[in-house]
Amino acid sequence: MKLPGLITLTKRADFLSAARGKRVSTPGFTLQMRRRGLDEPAGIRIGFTCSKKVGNAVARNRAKRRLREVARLVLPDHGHDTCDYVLIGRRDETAQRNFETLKADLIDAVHRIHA
RNA sequence: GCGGAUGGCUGGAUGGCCGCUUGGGUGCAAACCCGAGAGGAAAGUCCGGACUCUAUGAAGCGGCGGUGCCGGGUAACGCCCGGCCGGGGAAACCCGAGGGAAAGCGCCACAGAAAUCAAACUACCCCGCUUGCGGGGGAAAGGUGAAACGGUGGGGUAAGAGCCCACCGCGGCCUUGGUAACAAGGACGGCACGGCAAGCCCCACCGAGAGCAAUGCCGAAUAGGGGGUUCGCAUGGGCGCGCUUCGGCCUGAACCCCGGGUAGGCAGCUAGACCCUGUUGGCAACAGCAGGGCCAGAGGAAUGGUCAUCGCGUCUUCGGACGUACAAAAUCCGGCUUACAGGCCAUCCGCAUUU
Repeated sequence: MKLPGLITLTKRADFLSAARGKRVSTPGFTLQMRRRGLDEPAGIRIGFTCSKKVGNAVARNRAKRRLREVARLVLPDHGHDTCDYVLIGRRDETAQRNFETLKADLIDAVHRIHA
């Protein structure tokens, strides 16, 4: 599905290279970031990871949707161009944490990862 | 009303703001408008099919795997319905891998004298010698065990034994009822035939394999081959368990054509053994007919995020607080199994009560 102003990651290789980049943890999620090379196309790219550790299929879906919603509201304004971001869900916390707090967490995390 | 049995349904509601997938419409386009958008189990992936591909189709014999009371339903099933038999329950009702042990092999722990083919530990009876042994009778009593060579009563006897009799059980036979499993009755036999087939086995019936990441089409790169038509189908080699018989096909030759098929894209992909209502047949599962309906199609994967109000449950200092099941389509159907907060309905059984 598309998110306005963002490009969704689809390749396993993109996720793996983002995992080798910088990372910032918050109570609700972990943020990973990789700055792409100059020869690659421009744009902010985003991916989501909710493994079996998050819970069953229903819990993983809910965590992924909240992360996607928070990314949709925050990243087009606060994300940096030519960067890949990956949001990793946590068990229980991602689904239960207050939504406004989760948004503030992401804005803070983006600032910290580029500091 | 209380306790219980069985079958089925449901599994939050409304509104605001911001989004996603998809069908249709308008528009040059941007976009806007109108619809549709998780489950009873979508789950486990345990059975059965549809569909697709593979150079194999029929018959016989064999092998391997599965199923296993009887009848019916179904596209099919290991599923469902009705019945039979055995067991449990006071009853409604529930449970059962429930073919064959006189085709054969094997096993039956411990205990016990003895575990299937013969026998005899204690005890019993008779005789002999004699105070404990020898010979014989018999298998009724005791004890062991999951199971002990029919059971109970009577006659009989030295003591006993189907040795004889009655009833019950068992066995094959006959009659009747039933499509059948089986049941009821009759005369006869005279006890002979223990259990395990979820150890091997025998019998009957069924069965190719791989799977939508199947498969087809469009197509960057790399390597060199790939495709079509016709002829032949003679020999050899081979082809979906083995052998035999019959048949088919591939490998062959000639001619013609040119891209190749991985990343990616498109198709397959949702109208179906479909759903609802009525009616007919049937005890039922189910089937027929008539009318109406369209009901998810994603592809790192939409079906949502957030705020508020209400409902329900628990607690409460009466302000409120907390909780609100299990579990999310992935080619599609029919089942089975397992998970599930709470709520609702129907039928039946027992007890209590009542005008």
